[in-house]
Amino acid sequence: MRDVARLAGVSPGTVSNALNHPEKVSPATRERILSAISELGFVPNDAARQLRRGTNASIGMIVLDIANPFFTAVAHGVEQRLAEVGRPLVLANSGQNHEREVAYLDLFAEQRLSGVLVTPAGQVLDRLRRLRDRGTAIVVVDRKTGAREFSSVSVDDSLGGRLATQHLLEIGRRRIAFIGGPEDLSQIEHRLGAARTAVEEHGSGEIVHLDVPTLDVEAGRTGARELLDLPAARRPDAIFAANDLIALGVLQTLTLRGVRVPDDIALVGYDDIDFAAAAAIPLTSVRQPAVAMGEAATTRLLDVIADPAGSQVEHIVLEPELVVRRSTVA
Amino acid sequence: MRDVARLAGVSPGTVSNALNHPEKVSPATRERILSAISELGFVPNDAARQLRRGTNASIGMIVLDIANPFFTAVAHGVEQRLAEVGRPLVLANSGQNHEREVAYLDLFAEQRLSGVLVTPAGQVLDRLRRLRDRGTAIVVVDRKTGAREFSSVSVDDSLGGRLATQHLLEIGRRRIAFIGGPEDLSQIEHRLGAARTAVEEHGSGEIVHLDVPTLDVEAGRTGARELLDLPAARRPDAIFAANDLIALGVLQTLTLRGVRVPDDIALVGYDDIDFAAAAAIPLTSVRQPAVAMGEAATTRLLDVIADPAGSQVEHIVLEPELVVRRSTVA
DNA sequence: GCTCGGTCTTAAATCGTTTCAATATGAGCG
DNA sequence: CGCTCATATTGAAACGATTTAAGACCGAGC
Repeated sequence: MRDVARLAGVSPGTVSNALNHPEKVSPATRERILSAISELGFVPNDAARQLRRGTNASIGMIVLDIANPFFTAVAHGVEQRLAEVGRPLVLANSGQNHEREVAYLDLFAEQRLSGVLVTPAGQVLDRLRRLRDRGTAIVVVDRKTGAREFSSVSVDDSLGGRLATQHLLEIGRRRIAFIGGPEDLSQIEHRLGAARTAVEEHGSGEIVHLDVPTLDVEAGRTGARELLDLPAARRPDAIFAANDLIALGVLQTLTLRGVRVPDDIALVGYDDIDFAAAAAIPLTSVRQPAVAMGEAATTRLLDVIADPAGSQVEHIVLEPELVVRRSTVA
Repeated sequence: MRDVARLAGVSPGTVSNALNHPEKVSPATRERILSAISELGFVPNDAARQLRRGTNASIGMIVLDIANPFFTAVAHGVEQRLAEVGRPLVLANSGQNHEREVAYLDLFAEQRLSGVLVTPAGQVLDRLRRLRDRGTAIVVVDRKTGAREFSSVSVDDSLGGRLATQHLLEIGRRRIAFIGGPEDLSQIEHRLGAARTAVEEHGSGEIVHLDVPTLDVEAGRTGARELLDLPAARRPDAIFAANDLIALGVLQTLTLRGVRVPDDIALVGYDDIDFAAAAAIPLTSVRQPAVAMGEAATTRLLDVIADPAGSQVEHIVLEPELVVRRSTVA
């Protein structure tokens, strides 16, 4: 910057003003400075700026699994909203790994980010508190876990579970299998709980829970195999998968075994990722407004940043929506 | 840090040494300093450290489309390799948008990142040069576009195109349709070119190119519809899709129209994303070693960072591999 | 001709670390 | 006991921007 100042024949302070407070500098001087900058290829040093200003404009985001289209959709919403206000996004992937999550949170703390969006994988309340106490705004995404003290944005899992189940009952299915787990995951708990309630309210029908350890395609395959091996009388006529990855695995196994979807077994997924609509037999799915969730979380975060003291904790709950496709009605 | 020094009864310089050069500090002092740090909850300010050190340990990565599983797989490889050396990754998504790509490159320049991995979306050679001249290492991923002067890692598209085509010919198919575009994309050009060569070499058979503007699921749907509307005599008995997203769209349309895969039409995709193996009829696909590509690019980048002058430009070309599944052989 | 008010510009202090030359400490040795 | 040498610690100077109070300049008004 000193070089720029020298070339333009002004002091470093004026160069800074030209860049950050253009109204304080006469147009002629400003012009001279700008051309000196481009001539020298000067690029301001962000570290120095941050050090002096005391804040970092960037926003950090820690997602659970970057390979899951649901999370990339959320990230997309975040990115979009941030682009509007010109703040950069630093995206990090914890991969459900607590250690990596902690490492990233520590990194963000050192970087003095102005805000962090996080879907916690492990026990990180203390670290989040410390971050917050040091002036970083926090919003929890897609979780409400114990974090009553932080604003959050999530989707109503009970409603989602109910919508899917009522739909299956309405199209005449009575033996519903729910594939997903583990049950201590709040999402699973709520979706399955609401499904059970819906069956009870309906009066007829039954629901069985097929517990699987993970929420991926392979879990869907093994789950489906297990169901197909049941004696015909106990075989379900509908499957409610805890997410679309599982549903895709189920669909694959059913197809390979020659079971007709939806004729023999109807199938409902959850999330409505792009690949649900792209499946050979397009999946009926409970759509989570992922992009909207990212946007809402970002808006909330920006509010907290703007007024850390004034803004109080807020839990935004978005509504899912059932998207009916060929996997339940031909 | 001053507070920590005061509490531990030492000077700030010693606190810094305790953190960065532990061997220079006596164990007793170090112990005292560490406990002072945790008592005060001190977190070093990254901006100040960077300013003084003059470098930023972080690595930046700009991907073309974060919603495409292929790129998240590459990012995964990068992340994994970086975790080994303890460097953080800053992930950015250009979304094929030149302006956003430029904005991120400028941001990375201001941040003085030590290295950047980029899959260029637009014309950014000049900016990459400027970055490099300012001391940031650059490696181009999945492209070789005009960037002879930067190290790159890519996959042999000609080989991929040949493998897919030879396979289709070997299983007796003769009328092959290639769906993908635009042809001025080097990837498309090479895959299609090699497919044509393979057909020629084989002596019998023909290949037609169905140009589509994008490389997504919808392109596959419309492409397939177009082919199915052809008079029976001109209908292909095999489809080679430029990527798996297109192949999934094709598979969906074929399934809905009652065309049997592979009996009536065999289908080959490209990339071998996770969803290819997860399709109702598992897709035969040309596997791009995405994770390996991320790892190789990172290793190369770290080498350039370690020795910017000594290391010369290197173009690493990985080999794709044909993964045969049910969409071509029952 | 002098003062006043406003606009531009400058110089110096500052942000929180790291680094390095200089100093303090202490052990070992003749 | 004095000297040397190695080790541990200190203090001050950077790093490169932003900010703020002070100063320079200029035309206007009396």
